[in-house]
Amino acid sequence: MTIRDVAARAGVSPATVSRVFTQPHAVAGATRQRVLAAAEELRYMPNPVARSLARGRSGNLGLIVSDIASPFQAEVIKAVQRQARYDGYALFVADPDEAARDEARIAVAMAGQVEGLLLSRPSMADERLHDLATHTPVVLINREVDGIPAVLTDPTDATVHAVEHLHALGHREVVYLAGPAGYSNEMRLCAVRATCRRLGVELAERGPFEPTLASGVRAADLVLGTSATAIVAFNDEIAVGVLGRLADRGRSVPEDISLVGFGDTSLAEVVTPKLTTVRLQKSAAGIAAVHLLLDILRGGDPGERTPVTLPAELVVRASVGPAAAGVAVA
Amino acid sequence: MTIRDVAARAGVSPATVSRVFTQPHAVAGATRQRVLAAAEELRYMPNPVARSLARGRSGNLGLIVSDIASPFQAEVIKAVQRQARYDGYALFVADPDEAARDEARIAVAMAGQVEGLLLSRPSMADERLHDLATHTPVVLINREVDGIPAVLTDPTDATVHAVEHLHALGHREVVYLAGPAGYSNEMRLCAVRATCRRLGVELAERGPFEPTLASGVRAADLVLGTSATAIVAFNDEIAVGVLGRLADRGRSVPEDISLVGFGDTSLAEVVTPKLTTVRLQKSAAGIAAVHLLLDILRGGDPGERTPVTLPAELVVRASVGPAAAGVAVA
DNA sequence: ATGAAAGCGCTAACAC
DNA sequence: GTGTTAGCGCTTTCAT
Repeated sequence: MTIRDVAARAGVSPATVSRVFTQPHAVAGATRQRVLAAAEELRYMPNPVARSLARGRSGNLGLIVSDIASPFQAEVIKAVQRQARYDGYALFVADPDEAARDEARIAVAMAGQVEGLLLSRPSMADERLHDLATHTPVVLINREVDGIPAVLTDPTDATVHAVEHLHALGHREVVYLAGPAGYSNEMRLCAVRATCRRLGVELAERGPFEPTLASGVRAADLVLGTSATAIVAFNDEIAVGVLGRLADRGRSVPEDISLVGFGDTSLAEVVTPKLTTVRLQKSAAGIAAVHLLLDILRGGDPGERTPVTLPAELVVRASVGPAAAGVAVA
Repeated sequence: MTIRDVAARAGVSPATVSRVFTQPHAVAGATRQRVLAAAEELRYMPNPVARSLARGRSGNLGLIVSDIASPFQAEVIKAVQRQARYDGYALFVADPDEAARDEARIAVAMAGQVEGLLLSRPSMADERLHDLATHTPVVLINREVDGIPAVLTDPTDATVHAVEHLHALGHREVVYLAGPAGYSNEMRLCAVRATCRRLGVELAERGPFEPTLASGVRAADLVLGTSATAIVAFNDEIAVGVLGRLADRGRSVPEDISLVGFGDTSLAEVVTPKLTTVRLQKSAAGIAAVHLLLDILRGGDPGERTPVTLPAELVVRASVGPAAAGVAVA
């Protein structure tokens, strides 16, 4: 079922059929009707692969996420998908699900079939990223690499607020549960460190942990080996894992220990107690990333862009309370 | 950077370059080296779109999920992705994120760029599904439509066990929180109904609810308007939403009310109390679906297949307990 | 073992 | 407004 079949059936040339599907107004009403009728009868659909080859553009964007199962990434994906569709592009999503090496291979494979690539928190080496970016338009989400455009959900201010919040409630010993190395962990850790130092709060660090519920369970046991009265976890998933494990071990939050997460994903509001967390602008990041990519596809210069930075805010819920008396007094 | 550039650089014909990348052994060792060197220097990569057009096959599979943010779907996606990659295919994932109409449009768009389509719990009409299946190989996950191959995670036995479990613990009044219409809800509801009838348990039904945490919150309030001592929720997400809301309203699980979910997603084990739930074979379903699809791509007859059915099992955790005394005695 | 040539299905100048 | 003619970049007979 090709364009020629339809052309023959409608008694026109293939070019006319093509026009009907690409610039309908360039063709006379009557002819158009005839072509559409023929196409309908033959159940013809233009072959997108052939179209891509001829046009030199596919109308596809690609998104590679660190972990499709993460609620944070899920929100990014949804936003990207919506925005891409709005702008007339289809979106292909892939999840490397493994090591950084795989991620690079998938990115390259995908690059050939899409006009541009969005990489959310990629773990491949800077160098691979540069290789990729020279071959195909790339926008990074929550990763900073020289010369590659990026959108970042910057947790700094909100993180400072979180630590100040803990300090105001009497906490003097805090443990930070690190996530995988990268922009996100770096920013959170820096802000926590700086603020603890400024306020005279003692800081312990544990990890890095995989950003999963299961890691949180493990992390909780490490925390109980310290005398900290508050925990700042890399993300909501680790925090929720911690929460579950603390309950199992007979500690109550926030009476015995306070807990802060990052993300403000859907989890935060359904656990008991509800999680105090830093709200990151997941949807806005996805949307901004698509805008940035489309700008570049339209000829913008990818090298000359300063990263788009989206601020975060502290959402106070129930998982933080006054430090246990003994400690607060000390 | 095309195959001709490489051919020129290596002093061979384009056909030879093509062979080096498709059937390396059909080309002499020395020539092959020369071509590979040229390709390397020019940083040449075969254009997958052109290759797809010439070969008539793309090496891509497509997966459309009802909601990429659902932990159930996330596990299916991961399994499908892994299996597809193992079998030499790339996977494109899309999430319609909206109405059934959109889902069909996306499926059609995707169909043109992939060799086969996996649809996990699609919500489009049977008729649209048939249309799609006549144009492109399709395998359904958790949806039953005549003549289209499918893999189903069958909850029946485990659901019977769940209700028997509740009954044995003295529960005589149960409420079922329905999910969206479809195979999954149908099977769960039928099994619950039949077993309640057989055991003389009174059954109330509420819903349908969207299968999300937020719906669960709303559902909890409806449940508290009944005198039920146990809840069977359409899935873990609704169940966890219910759990959170019950805690807010001062009810404790399982002392005041028992709760069963479906899925055994990662959520189930981190909430407090841990959720008793029906474990569905998410990964196995994804793998089986890919196998089925590849069979069909290799010439198998899609019409003549009986659905692959994967049994479920009840996972007893802490969210179910004896019915509150007053009721148990009644 | 290698090259020449004919497409894959569509689009885009360019004529008419 | 419509048809003719070249490709898009690659694969694949068919010769040699």
